[in-house]
Amino acid sequence: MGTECHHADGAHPGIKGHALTHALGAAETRCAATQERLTAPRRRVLELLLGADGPQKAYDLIAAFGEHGEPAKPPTVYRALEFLERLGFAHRIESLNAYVPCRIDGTEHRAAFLICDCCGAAEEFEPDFTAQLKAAEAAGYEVATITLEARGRCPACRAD
Amino acid sequence: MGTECHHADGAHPGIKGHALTHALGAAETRCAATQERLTAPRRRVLELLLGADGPQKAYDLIAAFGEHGEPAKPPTVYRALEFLERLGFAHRIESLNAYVPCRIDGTEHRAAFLICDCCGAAEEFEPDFTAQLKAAEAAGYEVATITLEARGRCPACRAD
DNA sequence: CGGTGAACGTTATTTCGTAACATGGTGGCC
DNA sequence: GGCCACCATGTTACGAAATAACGTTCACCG
Repeated sequence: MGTECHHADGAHPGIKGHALTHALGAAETRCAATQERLTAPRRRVLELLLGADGPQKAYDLIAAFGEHGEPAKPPTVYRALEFLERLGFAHRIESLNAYVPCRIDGTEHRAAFLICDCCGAAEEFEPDFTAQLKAAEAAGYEVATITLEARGRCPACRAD
Repeated sequence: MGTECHHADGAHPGIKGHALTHALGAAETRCAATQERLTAPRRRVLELLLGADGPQKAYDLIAAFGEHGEPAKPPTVYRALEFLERLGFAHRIESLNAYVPCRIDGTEHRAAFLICDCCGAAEEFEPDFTAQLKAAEAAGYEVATITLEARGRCPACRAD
């Protein structure tokens, strides 16, 4: 990361306390609506993602999982992440091998990220994929999911 | 991969013999033009990518590296891949942890792929990123690279 | 209750990628 | 030519990321 500037990782400070409780409650509600279960490990991983200041690696989550410092076993976290991705509560950022909580409302949307190579921030934005979907259709492909990752420098790091 | 249909991996058959020699020669020429060196391991990895029928994992290349079955050491191949990516001769597909040779002419372009979840084919296409670049600019980001990976089903697999 | 299926716990292993340092080749420069 | 600087490679070892496989627990439903 920071090869040129020295900001703390993550332009998105994690949410805490009240806001965090509220967000977890909202997730609970959305799960209940579709007969899905926000079990303890799933809830815990979502909590860690929401509270974090930037993209979290799986082993960051594994290390932070226990309330008193005991790490989780890898499958525990990977399974929770798989669930959270499936429900749209989290996204994997392939080029970082890391995860972020979904910052965009609505149960269904495509993922796109602006990633700062300098401070490590990853900002989700609502992408307009009409051009690419048209290209895919022209090629005869049936598209299920699209992910886009743009690497560059965030406003704060550009100012340096 | 093939969870639903049984095509051979890779809609793009690799190139052989004459065409392969020609492609390697062209790469050599492009390197010479920019004072870059297409050394033996770099050339060999490019040859393997061009000859393959689909995306190749790094350890596939490592295993296939030697002409007589002896594998390469990992850094040999990873360094060659890094070089090939830098010059635009190859692309990494993040969601597969795999590599493909660049199928689009021109020394500089952004990468976008249509990936078939069924047969494993990965088709490169020339993306129009104007919408996303506009969004990035609105957010104040300076974009260096963009990659897009669309997962779905290719025409052949849809026909099943 | 007892059965069914999803989720979890646990152990071990595989897959992927890189750090670190020694060696070798190439090209410039006096 | 001899020397040097630089880039690329060879090699060893290690660290990070992810999953396989299997047994157990738990909620729900008849």
